[in-house]
Amino acid sequence: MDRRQQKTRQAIFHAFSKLLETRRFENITVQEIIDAANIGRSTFYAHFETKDALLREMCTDIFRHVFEEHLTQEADHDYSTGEQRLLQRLEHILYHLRENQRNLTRLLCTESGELFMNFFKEYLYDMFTRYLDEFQGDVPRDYLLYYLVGGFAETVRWWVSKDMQPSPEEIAGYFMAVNETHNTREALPA
Amino acid sequence: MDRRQQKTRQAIFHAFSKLLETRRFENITVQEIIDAANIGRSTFYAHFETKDALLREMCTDIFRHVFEEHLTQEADHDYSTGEQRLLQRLEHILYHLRENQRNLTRLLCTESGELFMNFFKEYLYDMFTRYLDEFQGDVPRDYLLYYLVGGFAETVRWWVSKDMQPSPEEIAGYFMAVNETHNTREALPA
DNA sequence: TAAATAGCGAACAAAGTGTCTTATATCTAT
DNA sequence: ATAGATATAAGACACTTTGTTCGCTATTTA
Repeated sequence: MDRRQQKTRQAIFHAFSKLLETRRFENITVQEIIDAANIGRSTFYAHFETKDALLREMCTDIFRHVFEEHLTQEADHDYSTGEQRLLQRLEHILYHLRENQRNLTRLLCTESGELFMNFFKEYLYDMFTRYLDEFQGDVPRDYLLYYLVGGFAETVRWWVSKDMQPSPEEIAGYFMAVNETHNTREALPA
Repeated sequence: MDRRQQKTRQAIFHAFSKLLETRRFENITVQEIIDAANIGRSTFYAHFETKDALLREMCTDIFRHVFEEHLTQEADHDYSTGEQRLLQRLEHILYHLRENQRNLTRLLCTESGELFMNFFKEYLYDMFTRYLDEFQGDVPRDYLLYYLVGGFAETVRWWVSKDMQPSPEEIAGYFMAVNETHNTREALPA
């Protein structure tokens, strides 16, 4: 990839990220991003079709790291119970999230956060699906998935509201604690 | 209140509601609302300062009914356990939500839904706060609140995705089931 | 070093915003 | 029923934003 493209792309991401600190997504104009990134108008449109596309790519970038790198981690160890495996996985996700603390705080806590959360939830849904594939319980399986996704997403929001001060282990522990029931009983395969 | 105002207001709400069926909030223009409601431009601005204010008032309208009427209900009965009281309360909320099924489906399931959900969560947070005032557990109290709010909000989203076919009792039951642990143990005061 | 390509900057039409004014229609209270 | 109050219509307005296009320049890659 051309170095010029890389630089421009980074400049746009950076400018966008900084703007999100103070303003909500909907009220940020393409013009402002262009000015902040110090690029030409046509250059922006050469990179991104719309402002929405920019957000989408930014989210994808972040989440690819957060959720993907973990696949290797998983192969390394072999935990006895599903509960332990999930715990490890959640911790890793939280670690990666914290690496993106600056962006995350902006994306989650501004009013633009909802768009971001939707992306996040999609990834979470996939993940939990894989961890609950042998589930047989007294509530519908897809209901439990929705519920867990919502609970964990809100867990992260809470964490961010605490400036991510508690450790990922602590947070993951909290989440497992409030889910004791179906974790230990029947939700998670061994 | 002047009949003309009422009619105009309703026309705007109706038009807005219909537009939300197909498009996401951010992409709907004031002009479109004006055209759909068949009113004059200045008339819209006489009623609402911005598009955001319109959404806010619409949400407030809906939630006032959903959460408020319940206060009387509560006084009527006197349930022995906190768990039962919460169950009843959740059921009532779900009933009222279903009364607004048309609007809700649009607001929750379109991409505009996140804005709406934030309003919903604020109300939920207040409600759960009242039900957990004597809580003493192994996770921070406000964390549990966040978690429950997220879980219940997602529960409703799931319900809507099922066309609100399951009964409110069923839904409330599911929610209580996945929360068995802290409901029966220590979260809820008797 | 040459050919390809990314960026600049200006201009553009189109669409949307929010405000204001004047005239008309409709309400409410007497 | 009428008079005064007020909501609405309709149009104009300056302004902002958008997305596209063009010719020119600077940079990169092979």
